[in-house]
Amino acid sequence: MTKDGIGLDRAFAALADPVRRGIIARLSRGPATVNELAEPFEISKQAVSKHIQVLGQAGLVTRTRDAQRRPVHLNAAALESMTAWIDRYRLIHEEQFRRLDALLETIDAAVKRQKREDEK
Amino acid sequence: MTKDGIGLDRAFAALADPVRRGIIARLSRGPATVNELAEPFEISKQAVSKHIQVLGQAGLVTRTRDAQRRPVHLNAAALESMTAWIDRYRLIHEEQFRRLDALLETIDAAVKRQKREDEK
DNA sequence: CATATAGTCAACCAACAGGTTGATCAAGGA
DNA sequence: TCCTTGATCAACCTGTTGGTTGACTATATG
Repeated sequence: MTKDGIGLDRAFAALADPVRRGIIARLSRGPATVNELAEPFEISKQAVSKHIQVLGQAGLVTRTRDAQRRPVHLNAAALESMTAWIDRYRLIHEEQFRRLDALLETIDAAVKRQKREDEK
Repeated sequence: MTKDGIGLDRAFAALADPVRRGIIARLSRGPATVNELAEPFEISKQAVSKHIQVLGQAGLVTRTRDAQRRPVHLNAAALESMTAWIDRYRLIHEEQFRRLDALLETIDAAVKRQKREDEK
């Protein structure tokens, strides 16, 4: 399958930066060039270029070519593999809770039964 | 609501490390002590303790007290806020795709109509 | 009290991340 | 061909991360 450990390392690390999250947010509306992506931020174009490289190595974005422009595209599949990882353990955790609740109810019922026995 | 930018910074950074993901995976099955969490890894207990602090500052885990033990508990709500962020932009991206498809179909239909006109 | 168990604190270190500036490359347009 | 635009490469600096070891705190138990 797609995502090994290193892939997840890179993907989560990529989204740990607010500039890169901003880039992803912008790209969700459609492809954009480096200059367009750099515009909202108060950092150099080179810095933005580096951020895009980080996103690229994490598999979150891809590049195409259009004359001297190099548009950046979002790769939603990578986002999906991240939510897949998180949701897996979220669901296991929920299931544990459900079982704990069931156990407590069982104990509660046993206590009540015992009480009725005692009152006889 | 709960998660500001810094919260997301910390949460994503926390999951960027395989040891910390391993800890989260373990905790999804239920609370555990530092020693239990450290056991599968070939690093010092102090290092694991640090990882747990990082997870704590990210809001992903909480601590309780049980005699000299300090069990660690998963906080699933923090995981949820991460998937919420990701899914938001995943869905916007999907919607953009849907609209693009619709546009292409419209163009296609127009071309065919034009063709019929020409053939009259 | 003395000792074992569970965990944290502190100092240190190597590697990496995110930023800068200056030079360079690549593709149009005059 | 020369110039402009779009973007990357390279060198460098600084702060942060993830790891180490050694000392310390806190709770239970002989």
